[in-house]
Amino acid sequence: MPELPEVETVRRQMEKEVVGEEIGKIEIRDSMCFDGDSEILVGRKIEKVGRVGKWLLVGLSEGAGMEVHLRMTGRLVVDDKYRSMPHTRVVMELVSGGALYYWDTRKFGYVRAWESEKEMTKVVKAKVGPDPWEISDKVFLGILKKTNRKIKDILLDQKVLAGVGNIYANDALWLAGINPERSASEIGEDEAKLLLQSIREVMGVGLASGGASDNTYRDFYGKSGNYQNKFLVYGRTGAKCVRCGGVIERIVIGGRGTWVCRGCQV
DNA sequence: AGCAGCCTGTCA
DNA sequence: TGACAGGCTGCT
Repeated sequence: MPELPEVETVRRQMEKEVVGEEIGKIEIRDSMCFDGDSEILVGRKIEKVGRVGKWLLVGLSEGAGMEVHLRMTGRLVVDDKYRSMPHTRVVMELVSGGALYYWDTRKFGYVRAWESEKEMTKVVKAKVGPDPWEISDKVFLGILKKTNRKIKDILLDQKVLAGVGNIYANDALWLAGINPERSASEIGEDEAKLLLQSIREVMGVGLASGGASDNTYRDFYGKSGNYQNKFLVYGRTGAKCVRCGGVIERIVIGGRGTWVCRGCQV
């Protein structure tokens, strides 16, 4: 679900709407979706809303922190209709009115309370590499050269690039004309450069579209994005490739659905 | 490095 | 009924 563009969309909206608000009572409806001591959050003000890869990292007063990961089906919303929705797992009241709702059907995602924002950031940063905009062509190529894993597997590895998920990995590989099954070490300098540029391009379009709501993603206001109408290959089994007229095929790489046009992804 | 597992819902 | 779903973790 939420990949970098979706999480960044939520981050920007949340920053705009609730910075300065104080968190009141917290209701944990399903303990699977909450980790740590919820008392840490109570009475704390929301000071900043950051993002590291697909992790949302909220800075609170007195140096505390709140980590949110949406995983596959999570939503972090302010829309009060979520108070009575079936899969709302955590309700965090805001003292001035309203609440933050964590909603998640599959319960893979979570909200986690941290005494120390510093520690939270350190721990999360240790799990991921740079954003696609933070890495140079040269460093990216260097990583690819060192492994024989399939290029698509590498794109999904959060230690290599933070924030790339299945949708944007598939679409970026198509845009770059690279077959997802190829060994990363065989990607040439020009191709690596084009691939990195393609990742930035598709994620840029995703962000400008408010994210992809193919399935369950919703933004901070509970609204859908539009990138699902712009998928290049993701999920388009049997559709015609707009570049070469070939047929888009579904294969599996690393247990994940993978879409490829064999006509123009070589 | 690769793969099951986490959990619930939808679609073929 | 079985396959599959935007992700990560922990185990082999």
